[in-house]
Amino acid sequence: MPASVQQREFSANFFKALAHSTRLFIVEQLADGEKCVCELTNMIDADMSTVSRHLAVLKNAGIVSSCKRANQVFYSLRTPCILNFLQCIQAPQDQG
Amino acid sequence: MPASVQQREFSANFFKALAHSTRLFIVEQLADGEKCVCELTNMIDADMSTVSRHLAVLKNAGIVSSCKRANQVFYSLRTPCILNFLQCIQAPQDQG
DNA sequence: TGCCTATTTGGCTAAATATGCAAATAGATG
DNA sequence: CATCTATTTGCATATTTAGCCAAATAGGCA
Repeated sequence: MPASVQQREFSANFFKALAHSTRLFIVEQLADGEKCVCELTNMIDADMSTVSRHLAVLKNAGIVSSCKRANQVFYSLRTPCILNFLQCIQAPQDQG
Repeated sequence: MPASVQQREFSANFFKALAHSTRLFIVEQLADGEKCVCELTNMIDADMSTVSRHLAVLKNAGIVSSCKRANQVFYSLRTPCILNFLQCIQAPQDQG
């Protein structure tokens, strides 16, 4: 069945959130479990404010969720099936 | 295993290509089989040059391939597994 | 060859995105 | 309360993307 306009915009927003190397890196890191902003910032060559904004983009698209504990914010993957798809598209020549 | 920088950039480019409602619409249309630029343009409220550029983005990302016959260019889906993933993310609340 | 159709490309403008710095906010702790 | 740490937000700038129109290309066909 064809997707509705709203479904397509939701999907487009979802893909837009994944369309950045840094955000893909974050998704991979969260595959191992939740991490706080400062942990991720230590792994990424960018300002903490930039990392925070990337996380906001992922959260807004429904890809990650956040949980505040003390004065830290922990982010975790909401849609682990992304990991399968990442593997799928990294070998596009094998597809049917 | 962690993805390489090149793999992440490839994936990011792949997602970037899908991060637009019009391009998602095109992908859905191509699910039924190949279509030429003018057929797609008839279904889309945009200039043919715009549709052509969207197709170029999809092709550059390896999502579609093109085939010229006479004076028409036919585009078709190269990675049909995208369709499964589209359905998957359109129901993200059902995921594990 | 000259013209018609289909498609792509060049050039331009408007809008969106990415990023860093500095300031604001929130919670913990002395 | 003053201050420290962690995070987010405001602002400015640089880059990228989207879109149209017009021009260039490419393939038929009279």
